Amino acid sequence: MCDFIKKIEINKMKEIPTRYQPNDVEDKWYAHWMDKNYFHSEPDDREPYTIVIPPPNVTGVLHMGHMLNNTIQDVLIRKARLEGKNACWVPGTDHASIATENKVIKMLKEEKGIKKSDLTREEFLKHAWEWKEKYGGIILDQLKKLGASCDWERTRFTMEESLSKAVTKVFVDLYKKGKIYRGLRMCNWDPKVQTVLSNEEVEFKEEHSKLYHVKYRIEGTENEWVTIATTRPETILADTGIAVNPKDERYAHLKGKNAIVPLVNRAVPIIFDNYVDMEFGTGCLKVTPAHDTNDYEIGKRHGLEVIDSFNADGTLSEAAQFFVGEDRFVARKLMAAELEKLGQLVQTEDYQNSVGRSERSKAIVEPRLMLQWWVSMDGFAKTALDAVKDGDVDFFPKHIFNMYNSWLKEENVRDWCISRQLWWGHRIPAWYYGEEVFVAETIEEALAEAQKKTGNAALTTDDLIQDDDALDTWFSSWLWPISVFDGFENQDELNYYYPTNVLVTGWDIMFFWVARMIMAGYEWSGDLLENKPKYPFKDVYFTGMVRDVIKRKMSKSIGNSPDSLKLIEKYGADGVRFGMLSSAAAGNDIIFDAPFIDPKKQLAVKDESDNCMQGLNFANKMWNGMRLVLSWKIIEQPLNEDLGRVNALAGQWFESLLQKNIAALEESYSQYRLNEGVMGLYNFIWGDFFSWYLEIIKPPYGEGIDRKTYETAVNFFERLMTILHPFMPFVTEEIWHLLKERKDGEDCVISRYPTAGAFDEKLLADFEATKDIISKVRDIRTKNGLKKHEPLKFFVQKTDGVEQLLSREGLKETIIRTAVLESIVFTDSEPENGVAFISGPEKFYVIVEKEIDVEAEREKMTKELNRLQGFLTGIEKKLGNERFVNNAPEKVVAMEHKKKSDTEAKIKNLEEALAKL
RNA sequence: AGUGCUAUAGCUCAGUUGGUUUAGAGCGCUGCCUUGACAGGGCAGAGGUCAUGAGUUCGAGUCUCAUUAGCACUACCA
Repeated sequence: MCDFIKKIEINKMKEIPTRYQPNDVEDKWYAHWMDKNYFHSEPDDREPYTIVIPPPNVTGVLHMGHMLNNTIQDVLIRKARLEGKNACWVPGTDHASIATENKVIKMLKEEKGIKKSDLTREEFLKHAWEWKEKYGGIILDQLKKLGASCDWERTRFTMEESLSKAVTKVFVDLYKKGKIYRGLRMCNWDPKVQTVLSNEEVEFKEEHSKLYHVKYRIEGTENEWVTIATTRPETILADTGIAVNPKDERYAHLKGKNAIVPLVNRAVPIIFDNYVDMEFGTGCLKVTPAHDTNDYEIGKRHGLEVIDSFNADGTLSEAAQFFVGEDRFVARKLMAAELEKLGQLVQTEDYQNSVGRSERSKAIVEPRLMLQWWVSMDGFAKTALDAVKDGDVDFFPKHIFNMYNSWLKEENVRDWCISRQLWWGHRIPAWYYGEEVFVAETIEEALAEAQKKTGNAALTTDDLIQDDDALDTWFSSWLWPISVFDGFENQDELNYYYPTNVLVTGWDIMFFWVARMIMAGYEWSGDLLENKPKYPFKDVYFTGMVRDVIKRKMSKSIGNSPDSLKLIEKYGADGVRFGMLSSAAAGNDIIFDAPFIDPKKQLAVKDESDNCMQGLNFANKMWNGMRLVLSWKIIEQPLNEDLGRVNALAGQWFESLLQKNIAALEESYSQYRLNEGVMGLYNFIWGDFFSWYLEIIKPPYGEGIDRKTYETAVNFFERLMTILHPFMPFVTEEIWHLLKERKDGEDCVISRYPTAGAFDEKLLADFEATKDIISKVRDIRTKNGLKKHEPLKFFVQKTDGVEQLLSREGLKETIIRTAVLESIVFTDSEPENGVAFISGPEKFYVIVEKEIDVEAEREKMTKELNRLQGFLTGIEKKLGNERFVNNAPEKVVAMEHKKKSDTEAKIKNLEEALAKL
């Protein structure tokens, strides 16, 4: 690298290509940062800044959501690092039990022809671990491409030993506290994967189906019937009741009677329950307690029998008596046909209802009565709710709290089902001896308890049977902010890093994960740490969902997600980061333009993005700005006085503006308004630094620049690279090194982040006025076809205001030089051949020794005059309104008066100029 | 069905407690401009009844209510 820099020193410009090429640069710097171990953190006496990554699934590949989420985290962690904090970003993955188990089963079937049922638990897990070792790290490598500055030495996995121990420990702890229990409940059963799911893992969607009207004969009658409506005729075989509303006159006479269930000919009671909606269908409901959550409740109220007519895989069981062994959907058709044959199918109608599917396997979820493990939300819910309500944890954006609240409030929250009928995951630390269950961290402890409880000292571990089920993955993820620091084992690191500063995640896992981490934080961190806040993170920044141009969520199944790595290849990681961030308004969903519809071709263009292109263009602009600066030859003797004053003023102005921008950026950071931050920098660097500052100090072609101005410019450039670094780490590091020779270890990634200082508002305002004057001269120049470098005669209508403005040291010279004027002359009269313009309230003239396009000038001035007059009318109306003058604050009224006089001055100037034409 | 969020230029968004311009930015679009950093560039321009309707106020993009549309969450759908 040093050789490279030396070469540039010898002949700077010729060595540097005119286009910025990100790919090589990015790999080079990432390797360098890793080599220097800059991302690694050890506790020390600095202030910590900690983020734990939302662990992606170990099966995952980098998608747009990850890119956005991790770019944001990287921006925050890099900023903290630049500020001299001990920045620690802990990466890792979770074991994703359902997703991974599915993948492994599929792989075994396709590649090795093995069924899960052919394997023992141990054999299966061996395959699963092999699979994990082979594919499990992919997403983490992809994050490196994005520039993520994680502390890779700290990479954790939810199933490694220490984190698994933590899971066991908290399970036992909660069980002993009575917060975990085993209970028979209606669960969401996934017949494909054959596991229960938590409510959060079931997706409900409207689907087309059929509503079957079926009549049941009343017992003891020949031809009296009740008609029910059902979408699931196959469950008729497990009916144990018929329910009607107690107020329903139509069925009042059926009190105490039974109905006969078709096919099985079972007599079931007709019961009266308020749950039944008289308006719906026939007002008559079949009750199948084993296969419907509500029916189960009704059954419980009326003491109905529970008949489970399904097997675990969704086929009909012996208890169904008919269609045994047939799949539930096949049985549905067979049942309908059979009912038709019997003449009991009154009608079928098309119907739309919402159907719950497994989030992972997409199988239709079957309500099933099962004995499962649960975490009681009593207490937990309130803790999590209060943490945010009381301001321990702050949500960004704030309004997300509404959703959080509606989930956690007492009347809505439901206990958390944590057992899963899977092998891949943490096995439940519960052992059975007959009907007794013993929950302990090890089998030996369980045995000791069993011996004590039974009074049978002869019991051995062989007599105990461990629960087959594994725990919900989130039951390990909720410990993440503690467990990644091995906090349950020892608190050395936890004490330093906990609580973490911010969590960056999508709102879609607010309940799965965020709420539960807060619960876990309050439940255990107090026991582990003294005198520390209990919350796991101070702030939560919820990112939006990444959507495509027509607002669909990006997903694998639609295929509307661009290939992240291809985007990085095309635009550079910096370009992609810029593209993502600039479209990511805090809290809103992100409409990302890749793939986008090409307006000309009307075709979807894959893996292209104007947003990312903007980022690449920005990098290129900076690259060329750097080339410009490097091309300047430094001369040691001072320049002429005018030029000296121009450069000095430009330096003062830009310094002030830099301070102002640093302060504004800080404000954006504090609200996590990163798109505002990055766009502000974009406009500041491109618009002010390159288009104004460098243009002003740029020496005439072939001439040199004085050392002081050169060094000031390089210093500005350097500071800009530091403040931009968190957003675009690679290009800033590259430019940082090319700008001047650096010592070993003097890298942008660890440079010093500037704190905002004072800035001179008057100077900034004066300079804005200056820029406006220069722009307007340039405009007149191009409109009248005047040459770029031909000095123009220039007059100013003399007023106190403009005299004061132009008296600022270097300002007049700046205008003369930058607008290319002969001189600036004050005047009281209209000069000949003058094209007038108004800037602020002041009037200026550019002498054009040419035919002026009078018509065009007149049109332009008239248009402006009309606008101003309309504006003035508005102000006058306001000031003419007594109630306004009397009621509005004095300040506001004074402002209107000033607006009025300013506008009147402008109008006067314009009218004069117009008359002169 | 209930609740929440959103609605400002072709697109993505700003617009901070109502008063500093009859609304701003970036991208896109249109026109012009290539001998010295950059066409991945420069300059200029067009484009908005601030979703609709009412209200509060001296004054509403900003506050209130209703309506409509989109998105989401929750519940139910026999």
